[in-house]
Amino acid sequence: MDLELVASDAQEGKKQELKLWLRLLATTKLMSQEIRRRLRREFGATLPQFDLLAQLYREKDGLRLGELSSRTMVTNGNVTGLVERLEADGTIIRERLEDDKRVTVARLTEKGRTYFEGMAEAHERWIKEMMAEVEPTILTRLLAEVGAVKESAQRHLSEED
Amino acid sequence: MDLELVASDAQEGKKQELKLWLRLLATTKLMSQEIRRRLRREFGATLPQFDLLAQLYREKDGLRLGELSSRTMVTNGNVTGLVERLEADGTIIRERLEDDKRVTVARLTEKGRTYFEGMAEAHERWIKEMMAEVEPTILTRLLAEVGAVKESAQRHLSEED
DNA sequence: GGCAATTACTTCAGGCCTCAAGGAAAGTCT
DNA sequence: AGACTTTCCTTGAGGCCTGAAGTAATTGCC
Repeated sequence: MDLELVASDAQEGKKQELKLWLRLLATTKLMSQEIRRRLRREFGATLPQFDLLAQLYREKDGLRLGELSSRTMVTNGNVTGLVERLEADGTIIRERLEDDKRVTVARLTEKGRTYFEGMAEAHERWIKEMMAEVEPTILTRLLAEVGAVKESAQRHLSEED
Repeated sequence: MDLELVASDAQEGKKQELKLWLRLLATTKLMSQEIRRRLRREFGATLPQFDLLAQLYREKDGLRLGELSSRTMVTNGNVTGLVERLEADGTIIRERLEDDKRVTVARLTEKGRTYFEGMAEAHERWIKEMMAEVEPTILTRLLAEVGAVKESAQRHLSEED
């Protein structure tokens, strides 16, 4: 057994996954903390709220809470609270379906629509600003490569659903 | 003005930053939810706790709460609570410095050290498993590219500290 | 029809998270 | 020394987050 090979093997390719994971985590944490701060300061909103509104924005007829839950990757119980707070300040409305009284549909109000448009514009600007120093070609490549990581992860979850 | 060019321009290079951001967010969310679930099920721990313990593990003499706060990217107020809970179940201990009675140092207990080693081993295995389908060369390239995104973002925060 | 299983949402306990305000110790300035 | 400032941590309010248990409404099966 060649010690040099073992040694280089141990320091070179080893723990690449772990390092990448930690870096991904640190990067998104850094960026979302910044986005959070700005959303709060300039719009009095939170990131989960922004995320939820973004889903509703592209569905004029609204979405059921369950659908909202899976699209935002947030648990049902959590969606209930988010929707309650957003309804309280008039951004969205919630109504029971007549056909099936179990389901509740949430929809943006007119006020909510304008409100979201302002945030979305700023949000996109902030992201571009933060990624300003990354080459466009790298950006494109990253999009694909991160996609590969996501798909790999998706195939290795414990109990599928 | 060539409409076709405009059209392809609008769909090709546009919003790459936004798309990448959303994908990064979705990927880390997916993976950390899975890690969270497993840490909880198999060790009764949470991700922030694991993160905090990892910092203490490599510092035999412990760390001041402020240092812990900046390394884990968690606010001071939050560290207080995390440390309290971890101290309560005997994983770490907290003691005031004699020289400077403002500072508190947290350190792993012997029990905490063994406990963490078990988690760390499993954690690394899970990460590798989730990234199993990503080519090693891509992994290495991603590490550098994500690093570039992080550095760009770091240079574009609102008020520096 | 009647009853079990499923589906859609809500509630709750426990923990994470931030920001802002506060208390106490140490450092600084005159 | 005494007052001002800074540093380090804690507290508290408000919101996010999950998993588990609970309540209706609907569906499916006999």
